[in-house]
Amino acid sequence: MDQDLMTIREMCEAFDVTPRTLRFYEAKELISPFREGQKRLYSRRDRGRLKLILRGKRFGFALEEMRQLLNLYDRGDQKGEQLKRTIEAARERLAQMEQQRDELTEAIDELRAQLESGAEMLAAFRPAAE
Amino acid sequence: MDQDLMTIREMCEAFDVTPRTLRFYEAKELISPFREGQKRLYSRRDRGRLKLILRGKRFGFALEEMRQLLNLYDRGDQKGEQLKRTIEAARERLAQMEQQRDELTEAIDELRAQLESGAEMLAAFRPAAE
DNA sequence: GTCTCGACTTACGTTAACGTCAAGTTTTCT
DNA sequence: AGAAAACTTGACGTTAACGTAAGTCGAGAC
Repeated sequence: MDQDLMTIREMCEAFDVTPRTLRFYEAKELISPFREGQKRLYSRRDRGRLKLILRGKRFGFALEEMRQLLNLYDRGDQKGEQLKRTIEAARERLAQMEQQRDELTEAIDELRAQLESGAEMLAAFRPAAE
Repeated sequence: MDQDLMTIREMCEAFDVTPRTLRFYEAKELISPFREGQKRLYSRRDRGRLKLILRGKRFGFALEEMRQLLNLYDRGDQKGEQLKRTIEAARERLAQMEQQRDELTEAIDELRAQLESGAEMLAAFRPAAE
């Protein structure tokens, strides 16, 4: 790792993503590496952002949402309103995730019930008979 | 409801789906209503299948999966192998759903932790600093 | 000089489950 | 009969996050 700049290949290995992904994120303005001639060079800042993006993905944030959050952050306002918005967004996402989980849990229970009632599973998959 | 046959509109109201959806399912060979001239007429059997399809969707089955399950069922073999396969498919789906839920639960806990640690939320969204 | 390697750009392909016209036909109402 | 309703069949549009192929280019290796 030269003076803290990395090539696209190094980035891919470090974060386990494909070059396509990095270029895609760049096209979506989530990251903006330097150029040395044609080649992309990723700075520490880029790595920080990518890390956040990937973390956001684990939380189920869409790329567009992450872009907005990162931009909010960048605009400074470190100690004020913007931060609240970030937290607010996270809170909303959390609520969504919980609801999603609850719905899933319901479906699981239903399906499990069908299965546990043994032959009654058939009933679940039997078109109404005469 | 004439002699147990329903028009597309009646079906839509009964099951709360759009005509497009019914035609789409037909194109995908999930349902096959009769024709009276041009018009589709849905029988009891069609309604049964549609009901199963919608139920399957709640369980997270893809339409293609439901088509296969329905076909398996139709092939008769009521008391034999085919049924086991249906149950098998359901069991697999259940496992998938549980895993999905667990992953979601993990992400929720992580995110909640970030939020609960108050200002540390910032850390989560802060690019690595000097 | 030429080969090869990695990186680059451009742009179409993928998947699911329909939505949304557009345009034609048929049925129903008046 | 004539218009409005309801039905029909295409067929393209949508969304997300990349995959994949095609063709180009500069830098070393030989």
